[in-house]
Amino acid sequence: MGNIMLKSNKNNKDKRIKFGYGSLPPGGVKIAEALRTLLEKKDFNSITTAEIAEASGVNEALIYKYFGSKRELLHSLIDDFHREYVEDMQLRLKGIKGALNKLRKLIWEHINLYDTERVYARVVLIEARTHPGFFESSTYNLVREYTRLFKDIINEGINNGEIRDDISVWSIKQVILGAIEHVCLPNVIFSKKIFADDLTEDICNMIFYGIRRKD
Amino acid sequence: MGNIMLKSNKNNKDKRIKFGYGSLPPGGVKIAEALRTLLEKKDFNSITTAEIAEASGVNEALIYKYFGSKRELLHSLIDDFHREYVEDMQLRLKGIKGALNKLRKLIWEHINLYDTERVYARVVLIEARTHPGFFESSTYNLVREYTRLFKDIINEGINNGEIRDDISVWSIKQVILGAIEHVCLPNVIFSKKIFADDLTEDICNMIFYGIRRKD
Amino acid sequence: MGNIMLKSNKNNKDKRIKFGYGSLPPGGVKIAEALRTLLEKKDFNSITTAEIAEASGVNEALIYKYFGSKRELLHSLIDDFHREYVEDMQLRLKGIKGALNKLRKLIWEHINLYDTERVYARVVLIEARTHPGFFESSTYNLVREYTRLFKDIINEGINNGEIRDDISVWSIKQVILGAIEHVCLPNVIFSKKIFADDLTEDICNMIFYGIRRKD
Amino acid sequence: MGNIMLKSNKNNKDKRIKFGYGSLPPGGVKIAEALRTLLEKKDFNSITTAEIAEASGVNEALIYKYFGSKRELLHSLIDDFHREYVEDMQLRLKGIKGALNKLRKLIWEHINLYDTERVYARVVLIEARTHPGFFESSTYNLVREYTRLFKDIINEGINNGEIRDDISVWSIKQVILGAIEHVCLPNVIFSKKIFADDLTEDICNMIFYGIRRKD
DNA sequence: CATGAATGAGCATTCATTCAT
DNA sequence: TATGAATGAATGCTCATTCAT
Repeated sequence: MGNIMLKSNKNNKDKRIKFGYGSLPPGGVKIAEALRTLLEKKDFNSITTAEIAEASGVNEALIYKYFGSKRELLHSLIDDFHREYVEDMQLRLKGIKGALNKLRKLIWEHINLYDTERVYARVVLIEARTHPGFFESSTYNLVREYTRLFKDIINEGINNGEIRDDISVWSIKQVILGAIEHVCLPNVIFSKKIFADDLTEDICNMIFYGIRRKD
Repeated sequence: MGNIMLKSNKNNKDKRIKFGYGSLPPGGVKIAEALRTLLEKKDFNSITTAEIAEASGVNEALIYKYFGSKRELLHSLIDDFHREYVEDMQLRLKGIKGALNKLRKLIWEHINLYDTERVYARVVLIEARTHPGFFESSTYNLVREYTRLFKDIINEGINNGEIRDDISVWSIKQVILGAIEHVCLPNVIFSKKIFADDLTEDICNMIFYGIRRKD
Repeated sequence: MGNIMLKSNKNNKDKRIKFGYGSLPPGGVKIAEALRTLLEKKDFNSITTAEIAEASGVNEALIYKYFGSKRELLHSLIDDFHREYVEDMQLRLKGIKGALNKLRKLIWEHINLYDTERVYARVVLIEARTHPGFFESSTYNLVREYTRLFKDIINEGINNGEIRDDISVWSIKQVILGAIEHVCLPNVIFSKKIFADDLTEDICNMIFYGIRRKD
Repeated sequence: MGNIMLKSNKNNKDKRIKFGYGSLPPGGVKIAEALRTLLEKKDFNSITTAEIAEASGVNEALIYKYFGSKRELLHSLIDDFHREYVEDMQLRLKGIKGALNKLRKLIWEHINLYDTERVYARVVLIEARTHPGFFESSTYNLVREYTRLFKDIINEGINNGEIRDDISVWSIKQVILGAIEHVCLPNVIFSKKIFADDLTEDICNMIFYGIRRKD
């Protein structure tokens, strides 16, 4: 398991806008950025539209012009980020040989994401899912798209003999994602560093042993 | 994982209410009990004073007479419970020989508490500390009192040679409490059972190995 | 048909509270009265809660304490008035002999009500029913209770031979109420005097001729 | 009651749109048409400028370029329609002999208008006049122009001895227009068919009897 | 001629809190 | 000890309207 460390992890040195706000007009971008910034300090429910408007220097009504509602703004934020992440991931998996290796890479990236993108992590892990209707949201659809990546690789592993074929793909995916969340959540909540290398090691040790085809 | 169902720790001989509400007048007790019950179903922020008043059958204004504010009522709840718990704990440690054995007992009780007192666990682990000013609250003072128990035992271990003397007491205590929270929090959040026996075993295995004096 | 006349009909000389506001606390009464007054000048939808609060000299929130919502406040107003009216009516019918005579009395009172209680008339005839959900409201239940009065008398007439028995009670009631509304509505909208005597005469002439048993 | 379906009064030789929108640029026409269409389904107050813009496929701001305000757009709609109607009417009266015959024709056309142009009828009868300032509007000026038609014919009748000269022209006009509105309004409100032939008959029977010069 | 962007003022409603009794 | 009455300050959200381009 990862070690506990107390220093905060603000190692973002690049100034690229983390969430790529599609083709929004300036006001829209400012709104999204404002929420993102506010989310670093307090949770979504206690951020008011008035605050978002003030922080972004635009009128409150503009939030509704561009995003429809406060919650849709949140989802828009996550979706944009998520979409970009999933696309990236497909590229980052290129050139990796073997399903288990790909899986390891995927796990590392996932954990690392939680480490480097705290706002995203907290929102996805806590805020979004506590809200009824999350599982009908577009955000959840993106989550499903992402899990397809997992399933594809697991299937690849089953087909080429790396992974045993007597456990359902769904179960394997669930166990992996469950494990990742389980180990990351406390650190996300307590704002502690997550050591992606160590955690990936631990999780792969445990799970790969169980799913690897023995024959 | 182990699956032994632990008996609940309600060994109070009398049928005194769970949280022992000091010397509150009847109205105050009803208010505190009402909040406690409500906390089983929803989080503190979404419980209104009107709800509390209705559930307790008293007037809303009485909450302010007795507790000053909604949040102070919450803290009062936790404090009472906490105080009782700390007192109990001192008794339960009687007759146990060896600092490490006492520590193990303390760890088990702490984990078991999180398992059996979900309301308390959720409030302490999540709600209370997300609020600015928590660290100035009386509740936090009680937390400090509780940690003194830990420190006393650790010191005892150092003095009698069970525990190495080259790690600070504070660090040891931090690691232990951090570990406990770390393993309990996800289960508290996702409302899953916490297996105190197994978790105590795991934590002690890991930590005692590191802190035991090898001489 | 009634004649058209332009002078306004503010002949309320008694200062009794027209709507009897049950046992509401002073604030509640003031709110209800304020809305009633405002309704004399503008329609319900364009009256804001802020206006009601200001007019009644109380806080906006009190509207919600006592009535739950702006619309429920409106319904409460109508209901109270309606209830009183229906009770009154039962008394006023005492001592009248013959179903047709009672019917005539009921028609006259109904028309006269629309003449003397313009706010009530406009709300009931226009505002309330344009709102979806009106037919599920408590107000509509009172309307049904009122129509039972009609039906009872019609039945009485059928039983004692005054009224033919080959038209359904429901149809007769519908025709009468339809006629009353039909003749009163324009005058309510245009704030013109309604001559209850003449209109009652006209309606009874037409309808009684058709429903009277010829045998 | 009669039930002759009256042919619609669309005798415009060209396929020019119903409301002839003066010399408006294309955008203006689209806006006016959009509002007209929307008015068929909901009342003016609950139609938003955003809806109008969307329905007309133009930008919201254009409404203000062309019409100044939402309400002026409404008035512009009515005015255009009204103007055309008054012009038409003058032609339709050609060749009719006798003031009372002309009056009858005018009454029939007016009632028929309310039957065939429901949007116009509802707006003129209900929406426009509930708004303060209606009587200062250009729309009201058109109404006055229209009533001059009435007065001219009444005067003609007085001069040629058809109509008694001891009732003021104004009163006669008022009574006639009042009667028309009186009988049409409920049907407009309840969206029921208006039988122009029958209603014209009834109104003329009643009023002509009273105003005809007995010699 | 037309638009994208932005806004001020207001909306019904909520809620922790206060105060006179 | 307890309460009924009342409220200030928001809250998420809407909409007619303006303005620079």
